[in-house]
Amino acid sequence: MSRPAHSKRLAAKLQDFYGRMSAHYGPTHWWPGDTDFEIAIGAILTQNTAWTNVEKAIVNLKAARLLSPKAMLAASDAALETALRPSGYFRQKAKRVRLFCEHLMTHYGGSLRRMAARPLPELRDELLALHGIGPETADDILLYACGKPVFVVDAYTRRILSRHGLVEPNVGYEALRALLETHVPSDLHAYREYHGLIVWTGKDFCRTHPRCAGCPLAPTLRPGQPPG
DNA sequence: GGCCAGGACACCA
DNA sequence: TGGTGTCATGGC
Repeated sequence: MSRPAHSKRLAAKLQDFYGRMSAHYGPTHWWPGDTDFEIAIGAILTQNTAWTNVEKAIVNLKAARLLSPKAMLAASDAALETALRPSGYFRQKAKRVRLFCEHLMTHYGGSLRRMAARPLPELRDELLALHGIGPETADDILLYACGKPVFVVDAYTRRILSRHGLVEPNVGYEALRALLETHVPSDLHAYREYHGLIVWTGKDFCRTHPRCAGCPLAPTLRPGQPPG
């Protein structure tokens, strides 16, 4: 198949996936959070961690009145680590959220809205330069806390697309992001929902041991395609 | 009791 | 440049 034809087919496939997941779940309103700052902190806390554990840590932060850049920077290591404990890797994550807060305070007076005013490419590089913020965390923050149209790639994205034969299982982060941003029309709301739908579908059907029965994407699995 | 979860980073060959 | 170990809690 020629490149343009292949590209067109891929775009149609990705649109079909979106339609199927959307029909199955309806609007996800992903990402949950009362403020942009809470969303950004959640993005750091969810690194390699089940979201239910992140929720517990966020509840702790709210109860301890630590869910603001100033409060996090003023808190003791012990207080911050205690609040973050349920999310796992709590010592690492305490350092990471603090570094993020320091950056936010130093350059934007603690305002995510001011940070979000920066152009996308520069802001992405800026976030990636922070220790503890890798590509997925940066893109979560950009898409859900800063309102930038970037396609977030996560383990579920890679798993789902590779199981459906669209990419290799070991495709790199940037390659997969470029592929998706090329073939899914750039739109903030659509990118937010698409990622949310992938997370929900992934959690329900596409874990390490996949459970394809009832999955909205199951009918598009190739015959003989190994499920995982 | 073992496996797994929406990553990121250091270290090594 | 790619593979491996480390970080840690909670649910099933």
